[in-house]
Amino acid sequence: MATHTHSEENYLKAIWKLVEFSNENVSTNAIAGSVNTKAASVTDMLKKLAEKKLISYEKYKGVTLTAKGKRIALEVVRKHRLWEVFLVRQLGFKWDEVHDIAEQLEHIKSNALTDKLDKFLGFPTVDPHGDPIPDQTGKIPDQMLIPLSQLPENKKGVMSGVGDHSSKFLQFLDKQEIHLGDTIELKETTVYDQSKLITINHKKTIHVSQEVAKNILIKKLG
Amino acid sequence: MATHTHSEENYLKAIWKLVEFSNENVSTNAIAGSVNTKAASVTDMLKKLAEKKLISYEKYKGVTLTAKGKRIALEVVRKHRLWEVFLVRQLGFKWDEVHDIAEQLEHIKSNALTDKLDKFLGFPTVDPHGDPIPDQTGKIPDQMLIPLSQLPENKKGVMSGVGDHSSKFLQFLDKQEIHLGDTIELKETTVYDQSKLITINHKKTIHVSQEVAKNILIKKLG
DNA sequence: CCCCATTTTTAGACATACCTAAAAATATTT
DNA sequence: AAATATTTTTAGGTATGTCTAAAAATGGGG
Repeated sequence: MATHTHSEENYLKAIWKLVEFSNENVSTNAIAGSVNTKAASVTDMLKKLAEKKLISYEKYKGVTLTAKGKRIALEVVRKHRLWEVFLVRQLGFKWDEVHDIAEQLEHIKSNALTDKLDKFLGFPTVDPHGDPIPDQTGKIPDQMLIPLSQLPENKKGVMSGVGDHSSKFLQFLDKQEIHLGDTIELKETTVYDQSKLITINHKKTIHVSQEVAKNILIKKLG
Repeated sequence: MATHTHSEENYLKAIWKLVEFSNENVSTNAIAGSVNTKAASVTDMLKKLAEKKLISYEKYKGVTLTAKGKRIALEVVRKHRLWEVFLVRQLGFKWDEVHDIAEQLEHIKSNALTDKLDKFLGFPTVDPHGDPIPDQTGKIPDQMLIPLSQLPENKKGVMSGVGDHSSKFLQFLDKQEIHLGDTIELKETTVYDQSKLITINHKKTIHVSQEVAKNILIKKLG
């Protein structure tokens, strides 16, 4: 059973997220941004990961994950998100408090632990931010979410995820009382600045900027 | 807030256990045995820990913990034992399966996490092996346990801990159906080999070797 | 009290994962 | 297409934590 360092796992996870988002080869600089290091350090690590056949890498041409690399990345993502569910649901953390702790917990090595935790939590499919949780085999439920900014006028949807995971943004949503599961209807888009007038749970009507609307992800309703 | 590496924490915990057990300065070799390295590596680490004022160390004279070092060691022990409770009580692991996982979890850094976990578990005072759990301030409940081998004949006590934490021994106890909380009465000691005849919960009577009796820790009753 | 076995420390290396500075490759502008 | 800007890689170095082999200190037995 091959084992990987925390650092390797962090790189694989970062690459996975970047590939997921862009669907193309990932640049050294982009990775450096994600894992908070310098490009030179990334190059070092890419060589090592390529050596281990976890990424396919050609100098100056960016990287993608191999099947093996993707499997590892998804295991880490699975653990991260399961622990987030635990921290919020069982321990009472708020959704903006759990990221850093889950960043540590995601590296705990024990398949038995991951699977028992999954069972204990009742096999959740999404984490506290609405992000889907890969199953044991690495399969991720497809969510079909669109940003609130793309919801047509007078259409309803369910608030189901966020595009920005920063505590700042999450705390902002708390303050506005916009929560996962809320029904949101887009009443109108202001032509001038693209800001949106929305109704939450058919009760409160508020105004959100386009920037905010882009980062609220919606599951469309019939 | 000073932060410490996993390795430093492991050394401090090992030193704490050795001091606890022997009540005297701890030798380089003893530490090497505990943390599974070579004496030379230990010497390197001792220099670093002394530098950081976590141990008091004089060449060739062994070490003890400073107050600061002890505080850190006890935090690690606290986390280790709380996580063991979680793994056994909430996730359904057996008491012989949790050590390696807890060795990893004990290094997760977040006071909020430790305290919320403690609360979630109902502020347990002992872990699944009967070892006492230090509180937030590092205070450890004194247990006053004696090995079964020292229990007087025809005296009763409650099985409350183990001297040997190896899975082998724990599994052996499972097979003999000797569990934490059981009432044990020492019926007689065989003169020939010091083996013991004991009654468990006033029901089953079995024979255990002296070696085993030494590693079963008892809380004396009246 | 001296010799010798044991323990501990030092010296010199190695792997991981970072860094800075400079060189090389690629991309963009004019 | 040449010049310039940006990105990426290489080269060389640092810190952590490990190792082996050799030197130094300790401590018991005769």
